[in-house]
Amino acid sequence: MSVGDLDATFAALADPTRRAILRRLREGEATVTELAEPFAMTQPAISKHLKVLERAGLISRGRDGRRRPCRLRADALRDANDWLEGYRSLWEDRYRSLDGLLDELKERNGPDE
Amino acid sequence: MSVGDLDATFAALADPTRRAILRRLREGEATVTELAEPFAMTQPAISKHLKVLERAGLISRGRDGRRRPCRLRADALRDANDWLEGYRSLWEDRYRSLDGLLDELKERNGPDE
DNA sequence: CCTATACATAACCAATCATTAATATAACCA
DNA sequence: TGGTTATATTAATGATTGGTTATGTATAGG
Repeated sequence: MSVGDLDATFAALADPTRRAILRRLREGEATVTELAEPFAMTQPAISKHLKVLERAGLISRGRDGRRRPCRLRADALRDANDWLEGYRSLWEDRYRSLDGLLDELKERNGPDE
Repeated sequence: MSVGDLDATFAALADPTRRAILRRLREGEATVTELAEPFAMTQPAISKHLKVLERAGLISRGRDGRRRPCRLRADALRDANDWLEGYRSLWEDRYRSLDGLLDELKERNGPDE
């Protein structure tokens, strides 16, 4: 995982349309027009969002005649999750004390970027 | 957690300078000049990044004389993590099969945004 | 007081981004 | 062949971003 990948991944996730697309793709593959249907937005706009998601590694696209079915990819999401793991101690009750936090930091030195 | 909050949080995380600032703040509070020191960047640039992080709820700022010490806030990071949790089955081995994935989706309907 | 320090704000610039409308490409169907 | 459907590409436009310099505002300390 490179730094640039995290940049692209978080940037891609920072848009409600794109998150809605990902949520739809959790239910399985979908074509561009299927993905565009729920939105008050033109098809080219959706195609651009899909390109952003693809470049961020969040989706991949197949080929089925004239359709380009999209499906979710795990890797980028896991990378984002791994980055956040380095901060988990902040919000978990069992690490709320300063001692717990310091121990955590000493024990596994967290992601370095 | 509102949708707009997630927008701001992911957008704030999509910058390597800001992620480096958060990483530094894991070790404890720091002032603006302390945070600016490692970067080849002017102090106003760092102040802007800090404002982005503050508006995203990722840091908060105190007052100590003329210093404005920054510290990490847990909430926004936890919200981002919670959102990602809805996709965990994608990258976890024990859910790699289609059956496992479908069962997961049926069982707990994941975050709705 | 005076001056230096810590930080914020304003004005500005270049680059990137989101969106649309218009057009192109390519596959399916009659 | 021709017409329609699915999707991509291009060009134009307006907003946002990340950085700069210059300046302002408290506060600390001699």
